[in-house]
Amino acid sequence: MSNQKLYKGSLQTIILKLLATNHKMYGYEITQKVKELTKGELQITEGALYPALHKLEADGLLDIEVVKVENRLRKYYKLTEIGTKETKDKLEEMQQFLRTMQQLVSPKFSLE
Amino acid sequence: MSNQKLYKGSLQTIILKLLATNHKMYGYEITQKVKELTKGELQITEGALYPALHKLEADGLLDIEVVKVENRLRKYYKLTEIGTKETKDKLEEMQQFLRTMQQLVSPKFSLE
DNA sequence: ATTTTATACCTAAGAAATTTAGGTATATCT
DNA sequence: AGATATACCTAAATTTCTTAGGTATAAAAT
Repeated sequence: MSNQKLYKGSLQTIILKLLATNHKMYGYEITQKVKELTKGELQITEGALYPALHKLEADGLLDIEVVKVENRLRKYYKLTEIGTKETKDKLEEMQQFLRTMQQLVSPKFSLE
Repeated sequence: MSNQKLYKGSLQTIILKLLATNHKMYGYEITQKVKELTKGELQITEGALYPALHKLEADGLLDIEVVKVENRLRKYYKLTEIGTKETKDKLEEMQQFLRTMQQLVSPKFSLE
């Protein structure tokens, strides 16, 4: 990944969107799902993921459910009611950002 | 601007793209052009812009030409040869990022 | 049998990019 | 005269992430 830095600022939105789609996920699962969906293009590091999850929970956007599976702990996260609203807002902001960015870098503004 | 943080990491690419399109621009002009192109959606702050320009110049991607216009200084920046190549690479990375991000947040992966 | 890989969680120091909040100076508009 | 626009700049603080660790169990490979 040479362009990882472009993803700066979008991690929260990605997490929230995945939880809106999959209802309930645990941290490790999120890293794998993102890798799968993006065909390896985006690798979420655990050093970024876990603090982000903790912050979203502290802000009241996520709830936790701890489950023991095959003698290992899993912390399942899901959206709270507030989290669902925030997800909607953040997805709209993301779409707006993507449109604006697309327009800014689109070749039609180039002299080539 | 509530989603300014999404633009984190894309400033260099935006600057390079503008210089590829307009051939020669000065700092203040860049801030105004971006505001205009994005209809106010993105406001580049000078505290971000000038250090970024200085870095791109230090890295050999930009050349400077200082001009006095109406008793005020203007520092015109333009792409070097290396800068033109880098711009191409960065624009491809940006397009890849936008595709990936679009796919990640597209509604078709939602349960709604 | 032991080492590696995968699963599953975590934190803390450092780096990078930006925001915030200043500063200087000239020209124009009110 | 004072505000706004033009035009440059820097530095401290903040945010977000990377890097580089740490713990522990299970499965696969050597």
